[in-house]
Amino acid sequence: MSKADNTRDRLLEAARAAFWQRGYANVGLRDIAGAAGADVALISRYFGGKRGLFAATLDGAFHWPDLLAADDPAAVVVAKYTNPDLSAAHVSVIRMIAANIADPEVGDLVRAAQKLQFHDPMLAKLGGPDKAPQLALFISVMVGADLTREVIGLPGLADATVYARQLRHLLDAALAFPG
Amino acid sequence: MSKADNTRDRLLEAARAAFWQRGYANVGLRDIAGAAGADVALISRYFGGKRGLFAATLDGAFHWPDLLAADDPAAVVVAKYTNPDLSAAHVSVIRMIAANIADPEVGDLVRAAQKLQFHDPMLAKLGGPDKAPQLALFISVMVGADLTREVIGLPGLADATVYARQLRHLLDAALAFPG
DNA sequence: AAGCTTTGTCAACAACTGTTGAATAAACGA
DNA sequence: TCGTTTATTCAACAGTTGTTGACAAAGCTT
Repeated sequence: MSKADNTRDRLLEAARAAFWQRGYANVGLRDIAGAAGADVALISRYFGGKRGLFAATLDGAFHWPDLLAADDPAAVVVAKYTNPDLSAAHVSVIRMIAANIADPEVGDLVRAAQKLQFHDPMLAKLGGPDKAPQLALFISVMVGADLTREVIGLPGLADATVYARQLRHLLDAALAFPG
Repeated sequence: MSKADNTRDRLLEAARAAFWQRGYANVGLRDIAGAAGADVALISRYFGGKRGLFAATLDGAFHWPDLLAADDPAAVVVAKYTNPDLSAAHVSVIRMIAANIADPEVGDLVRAAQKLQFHDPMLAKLGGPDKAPQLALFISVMVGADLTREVIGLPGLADATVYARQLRHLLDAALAFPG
């Protein structure tokens, strides 16, 4: 790894933390550069600009091989969303979606990455286009539950052990949609 | 209504359209003033500033008397979310949540308004704090389904008649959570 | 060490941000 | 019509935004 890759990675990591937490429009390039201990001008050099930097934070953001390989997808989702380590460590992908999906500047990037990295592979796993309604419900539960719990903070989802059962309940219902 | 109230209302309506669609951070006061055909300075005078203007757009945003009075809440939600007129007319509340809930400047305003105007009255209607897990799931389905359909745009939720059944299916499951 | 590429620093840019106060115009009551 | 309150316009403010290009430092090859 060259020296440039080193500060490039620091910039990328700082950008991910900031963009995913506060949203694209609420983050200035000087915030990111300061957090990474680098100069602002390097962002334009390495990533071509703010938009390019954001796009780089989306590489592999929706990649979830364990889920694609699982016999019981709902169990994998429940296990990840109720893992206390991960939720504190880095901002959840769901929060990133919430913070950026409505942004006119980068919303389409998020949609495209989600479709390419997550939706389409999952659809293939579930058995093709016929399962699109079930998959859409499955995703809508993932988004709705995590967003309501982590970002909105509804008290009815606060208890972790109950939340695991709640999530399981709704994910099962999603996959069981008759069509 | 005095003349001041007239332009005040035009500013408020323009602000709602812009803030709810593109998010607080992506809207400049000159955008709003221009759309309302008024001067920028009037915003600070009438609403005390940008934040005050946004807060004003939240008055009654989550007010939903039909739902609070209904025997079958799920049916009311389905009817509203599949009404083709409304969805085109004004931006949905769900999109407003998505566009602003992660904003450090106004996210707390959105959370507070939701709790006061929607969550707490609904909890009382459902029978008190014991029903918090079911209500939280109900809300998470409303948020997840509408967000996934309207903002993310998943193809599996595109068909309106199927979507009505999908929504009904998940809302029923939410209220049927054993606890 | 000389030459060359890579990496980083610095200052400045034009555009835009929300907000303010003074000046102007309109509306209204006496 | 005068005087007063209300409504609106205008210009300017200090700060921040993303981006650029010139320059310097460091690393590496020959």
